[in-house]
Amino acid sequence: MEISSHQFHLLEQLNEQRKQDLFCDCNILVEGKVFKAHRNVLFASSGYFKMLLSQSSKDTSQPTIATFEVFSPETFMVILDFVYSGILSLTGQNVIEVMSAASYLQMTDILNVCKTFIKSSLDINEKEKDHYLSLSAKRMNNESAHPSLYRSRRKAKSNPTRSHVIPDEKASMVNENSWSNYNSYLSSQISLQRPETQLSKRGRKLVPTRKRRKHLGLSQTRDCVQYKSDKTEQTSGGCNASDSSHISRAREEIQFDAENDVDHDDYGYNQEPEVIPKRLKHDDLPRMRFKCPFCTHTVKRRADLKRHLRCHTGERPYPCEACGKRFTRLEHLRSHFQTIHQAGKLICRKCKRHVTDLTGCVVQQGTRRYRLCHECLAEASFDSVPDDLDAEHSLTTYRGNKHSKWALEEEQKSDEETMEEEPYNLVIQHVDDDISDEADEKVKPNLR
DNA sequence: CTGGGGATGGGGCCC
DNA sequence: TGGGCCCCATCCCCA
Repeated sequence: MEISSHQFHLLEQLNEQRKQDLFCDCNILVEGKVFKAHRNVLFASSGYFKMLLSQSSKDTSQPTIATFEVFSPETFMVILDFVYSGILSLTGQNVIEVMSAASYLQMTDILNVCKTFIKSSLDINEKEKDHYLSLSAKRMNNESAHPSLYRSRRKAKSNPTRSHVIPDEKASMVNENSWSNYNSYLSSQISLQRPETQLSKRGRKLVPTRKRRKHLGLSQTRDCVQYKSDKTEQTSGGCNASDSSHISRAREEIQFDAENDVDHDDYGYNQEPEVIPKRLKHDDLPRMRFKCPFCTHTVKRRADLKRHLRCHTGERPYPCEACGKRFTRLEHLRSHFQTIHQAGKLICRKCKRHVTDLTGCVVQQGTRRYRLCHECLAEASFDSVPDDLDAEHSLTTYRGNKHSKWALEEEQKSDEETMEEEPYNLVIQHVDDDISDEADEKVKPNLR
């Protein structure tokens, strides 16, 4: 006969003991703040502590001390509270750091919850759906569904603090499965094979390219952080050495460990010397601090990590006023706008020769603009249409905060893309710096 | 089919 | 910390 309340009471008792510092045999020092806990609880909850404690001194008379500098005490408090209660207090502010810490501590349950939290927070499904809708808008008629997608996303942005209770069956969920779920959530059209694989409109792989060129010679196909979690399970549970793919993966994981070890050394995760797991030394590796919770990429600055995370979340906060295309960065939007919609390049699109205001003019094709020299222009049989500067008008219609006007932009985009879908009206617009500058000024506020 | 160029996206890093 | 610039890889289009 099973008494279901026993587990709860047991955990509750352990939590009480922790709070009253009863039988605590492990001190965790996080940025100077000491947390007391029980070795056996930590051992059972974290792959990191499992490894740490299994290799620590067998002398149980002295408390084990573990020191961390990679996450804040507040973050560890959230994690420790979860360990002792099963309740994870996630907020939009702490989820990234909690996820990163959970990744470091190899706590797959928390990782899964964080992924779900981020997923729901960003409403990625809706966003990706919208992404594809916008991309396919040139082929399909625009539907009224577009604007609401952005409204829902903005709504989701202000997520209140939520507590996640992890059910047992989910706690035992294999990490990879959760990732595949997450990936399927990310895309309904493109199957993702690896966690770090991301989406773009072309479905191309967006694995950080630099990593392959410079990043410690890591393999392009190396699996991500979740394999770090799995690794513990594999090593503890024993992996099939006869599987060559596992061997190569293990080799990659060793490399991964070495990479992480740099962090430890450089940033003083001064674990007790006797309890530091033996790892490879890579003293010549660059110093990295902020680790992406989605992949193995590490960056030096938090801002860079924030920027990097967009490639995982699919967030594209910078929409083009002219065509509705969205970008992850303002500079990309600006570059796109200048080249596509402002004929920023002083090059004849046809003959590729340099074009000045005197030797050529701007041709407008839908929302796209480019320059043609007079010779190429004469060859082309364009109907000269009075310059109504529709593009400029459309560009200046919606201003203000880029986030607050997403819904409007969607509606606007529908019209614009419908216009683009029509046979292009070629508008020959003579280059006029004043007009161009004026148009620029009208648009720039949105680009700032 | 292929190579070149344009467009796009991501990383490093300076300001 | 964000903005911005530079560099480079990748993908797509087109000749």
